[in-house]
Amino acid sequence: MTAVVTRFAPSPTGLLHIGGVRTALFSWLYARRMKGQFILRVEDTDIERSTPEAVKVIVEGMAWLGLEHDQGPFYQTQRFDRYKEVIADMVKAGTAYHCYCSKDELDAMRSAQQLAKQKPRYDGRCRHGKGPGVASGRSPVVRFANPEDGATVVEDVVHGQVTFQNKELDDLIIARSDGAPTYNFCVVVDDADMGVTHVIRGDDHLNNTPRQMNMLLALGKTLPVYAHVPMILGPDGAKLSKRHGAVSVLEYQDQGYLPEALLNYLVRLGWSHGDQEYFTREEMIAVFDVRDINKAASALNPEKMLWLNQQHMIKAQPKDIVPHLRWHLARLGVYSQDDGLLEGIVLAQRERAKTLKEMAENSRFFFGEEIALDPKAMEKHLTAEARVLMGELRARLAAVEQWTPPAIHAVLEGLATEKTLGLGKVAQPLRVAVSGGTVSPPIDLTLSLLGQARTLARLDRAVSA
RNA sequence: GUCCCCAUCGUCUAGAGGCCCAGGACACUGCCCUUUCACGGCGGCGACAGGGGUUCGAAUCCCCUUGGGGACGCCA
Repeated sequence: MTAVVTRFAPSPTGLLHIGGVRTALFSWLYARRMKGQFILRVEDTDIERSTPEAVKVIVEGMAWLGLEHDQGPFYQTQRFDRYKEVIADMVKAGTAYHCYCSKDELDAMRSAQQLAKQKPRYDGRCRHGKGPGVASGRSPVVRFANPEDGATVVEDVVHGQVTFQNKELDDLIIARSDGAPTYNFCVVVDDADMGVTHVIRGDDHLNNTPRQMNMLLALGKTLPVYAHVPMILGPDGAKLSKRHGAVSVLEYQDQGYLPEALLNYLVRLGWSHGDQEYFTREEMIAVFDVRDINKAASALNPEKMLWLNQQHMIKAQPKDIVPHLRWHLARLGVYSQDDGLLEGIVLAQRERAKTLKEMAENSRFFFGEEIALDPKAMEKHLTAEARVLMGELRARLAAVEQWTPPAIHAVLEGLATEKTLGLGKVAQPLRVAVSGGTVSPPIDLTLSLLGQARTLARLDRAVSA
């Protein structure tokens, strides 16, 4: 029983988005579940379109999500010597050959085939000595000599057996005329060299698989297990685009998502475990299996993602949320080293915020001296009458010795009872006075977190405003 | 066009022939809880794409249709 080795092999030609992350997650989960190895490999053979920015998002995004790799990151551009070596061997062995056809010839061939309602494919003329040959003076590309007869059957864990007729598969280019190797070939060499046992990738690669298998066979390598996972669609059911999910993963950090929540949301797209919706990282690892992956594509549901994010904020240990809250507060220019206070805020705010960003925004009033008082809230709740009441309340709160929620609550209730008012008549003006608005955690909790001095100062300001 | 894949509530899904006149979750919605906003609790709305088979019995198996998606590049 060989150890499981999976890999995530993104190409840095666009920013890593949620679709890529889900594929990475499945590979990572399976490796962890099987106590195997997870490799990160950057497929940057397209030098034209690869960007350092995209590489950065891959590395930082994976780190933020905690999808740590055991090997790599490997970069294909650093393995060109290896690829060239294999290509030379294949040409020598006759499993690959030089092709001198020009771009124009290829284009003409394709349009003719299209016209004849056929699948555009290379007809193998150079393979059979019917091509332009060396005499053309052009520098040749190298093509893989794919089997011309029979069929290739992909044994896919999620799709079952998928059969392709070899005559449908043409001789793909494995090295460009400048000698640079191409994607399908690099994948094959890398997966073999790196001992990848399970190839888990998007099902847009299902069509590439038979060719890759044939190359692997030609190289005398063993085939990995394939698992082609369905694609992720935008909320509108259309292909993921910049408009919705196709933004950098790091965007989700900015928006206030917990890495665990994002992972939990993504794992439930195309995979399930009975009716369970909430999974911690450990729970996912414990029960994930590639064999339970669905075949159909799934659309993103932003509301559910928000709901799950809140569930994670609620169910996590408050101390584990503190660093995230601190990060978001810092983005708002609020800096606090008071872990106790931050933990209290998490506890007080988590039921009323869907994201960390929202939590931070709603918690600004706990910090600083000056707060913005919402004019509408003032007008409604801090009436002349209410101000008098607040003055009375201020005096009583000033006398509280143990500044705790129960003690504060007792004062509020006492005042309300005495004046034969509902608690709301006391709490609401007070809430506006100390928080600036009409929404906050329970008022006694809010005051206790705010502290006595700050509470009194805010009351003074509000009453005289 | 050719090849390949897919098809249960609006969305994510449970369902591996009888347990299903289809269960859960998000969203929407009614009530309850409540000092605000929420969280939460209890209900409601809402789907097996269509047609043929196979079977005593089909959401589940087979075929066709329709509808989506993907691939077809000296991109990955």
